[in-house]
Amino acid sequence: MTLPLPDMICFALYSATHAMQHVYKPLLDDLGLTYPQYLVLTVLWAQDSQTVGALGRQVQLESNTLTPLLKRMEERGLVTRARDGRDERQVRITLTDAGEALKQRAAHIPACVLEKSGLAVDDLTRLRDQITTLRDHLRNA
Amino acid sequence: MTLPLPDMICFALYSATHAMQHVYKPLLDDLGLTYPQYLVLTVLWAQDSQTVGALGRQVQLESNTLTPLLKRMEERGLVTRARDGRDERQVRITLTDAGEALKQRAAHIPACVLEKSGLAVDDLTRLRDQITTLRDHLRNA
DNA sequence: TGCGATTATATCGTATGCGATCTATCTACC
DNA sequence: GGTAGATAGATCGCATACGATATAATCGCA
Repeated sequence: MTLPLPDMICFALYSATHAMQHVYKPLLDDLGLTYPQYLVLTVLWAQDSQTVGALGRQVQLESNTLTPLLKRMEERGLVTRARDGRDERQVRITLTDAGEALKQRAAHIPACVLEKSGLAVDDLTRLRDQITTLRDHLRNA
Repeated sequence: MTLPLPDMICFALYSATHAMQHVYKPLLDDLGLTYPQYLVLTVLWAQDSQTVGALGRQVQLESNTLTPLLKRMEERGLVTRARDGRDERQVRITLTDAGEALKQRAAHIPACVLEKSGLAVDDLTRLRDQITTLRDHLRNA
């Protein structure tokens, strides 16, 4: 049993993810952000000052990916990285004013992407929930 | 307007793609393949001896990604790379016996992934088509 | 027929992802 | 209170992705 590529759900996800990032690219270039950096900022905009581990659980990345990424964000002056006083093992990531300010400049992005998706909000929401369900099944399998 | 991460369709795709690759990982490790290498082989198993460009159009990757990937596959003895006699610009990728033989050893993978997805074939097919539709909208936007 | 434009790969630089391993810190339990 | 085990990040190595650019071969058209 060897499925052709267009029939494979994994390839649908794979290629759709790339197409999505391609849509985000020009929008994020304006802000000097990469896509995973934007995901991290999204988490911090909702709740500032989180540990590397807490960020990782939300964006689903580990320290091997996050540490260099966060260092680059620190170099760009978007966040600060500081060991937690109570538990020196933890590193707390906090938005700078510049990082906080990007929230406004990124506010138009969701509407842009929605429009380019060519789908109605309801359809997109339903699709998102199905994809999330699939993801959770795969994770627990 | 700043959506929380779990509400973002882009993140659903992003994290589901990673979860999917995580499921494939142990299956592909047995064959000594990476995920994109497996995608390329899938294309070649359906139709052998294709140019880099033709492969790229199907797996949605360009020569900057494919050339090094195909060189690694050549080093492992899975494919050969040879300039086309009629058009010396083109490089034709052809399965070796070892590359062809992997088709059998990979035959069980689709069923494994289907099982771990926790969904019925019909649901998965419907979901795949919706994701593909979204991808095509994004691409043409 | 010759030469600029086009096409097919290749190369380079940067940023992910991720398995494996290392280090520093903390916690439990004796 | 001291040490084994657990925990949080960091580091390393390798393989993608991809924009920008380079190079070689082919094509189109005056």
